[in-house]
Amino acid sequence: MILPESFYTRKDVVKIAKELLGKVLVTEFDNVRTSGMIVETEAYAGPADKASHAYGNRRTNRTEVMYKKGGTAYVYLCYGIHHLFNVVTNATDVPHAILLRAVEPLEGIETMLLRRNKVKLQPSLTAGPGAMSMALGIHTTDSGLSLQGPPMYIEDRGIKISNKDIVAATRVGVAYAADDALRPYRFYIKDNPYVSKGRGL
DNA sequence: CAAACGATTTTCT
DNA sequence: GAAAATCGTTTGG
Repeated sequence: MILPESFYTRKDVVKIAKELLGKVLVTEFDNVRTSGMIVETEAYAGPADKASHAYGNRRTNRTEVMYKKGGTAYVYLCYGIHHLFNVVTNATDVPHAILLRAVEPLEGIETMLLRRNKVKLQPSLTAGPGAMSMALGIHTTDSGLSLQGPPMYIEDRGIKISNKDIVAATRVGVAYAADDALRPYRFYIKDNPYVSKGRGL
């Protein structure tokens, strides 16, 4: 089933980030269905989080989407090259978001390989936020879309991830955020080969 | 209006 | 393991 809006509008962004593990991200662009199981996420707790674009309730054209209600897609271009896909959570005017960093490919693998210019399925196809977005065909023009149905949504297919297989860690690439960089806001599935290693290290 | 920077990936050594 | 690529957004004058 497609996750209802009530899943996203809850207030605990960290908890939602953890619960997203094992859910299935589906996109239906170009008349092709591509999907993958979410294996890595990062929470960005809005105003109180120095690592967030919306730190201190900063409100600009770019971050505007984060102030929408939960269940909205926020896509942002990083380093001029990479599209990063986030899910907005919480109520309207509360800029919380969850960055989806990696998925395990399920459907439309052929299409994903094509988009990534690869011929063989390997973890690097979707391990990492930029790579994942490219494989699923996510573009910055898709920012602001609702996740309640096609062309983009997240499904619960009954996959259960037990607590002992969930690892909490610090976020990647946010060293500039000082003390907030130390928060354990990153979650990933233990021993899953599609989890990004972060910065290719 | 101009300058600096980044929630990364890829490629070369 | 290190460095470059590359451009929209943000910040300062």
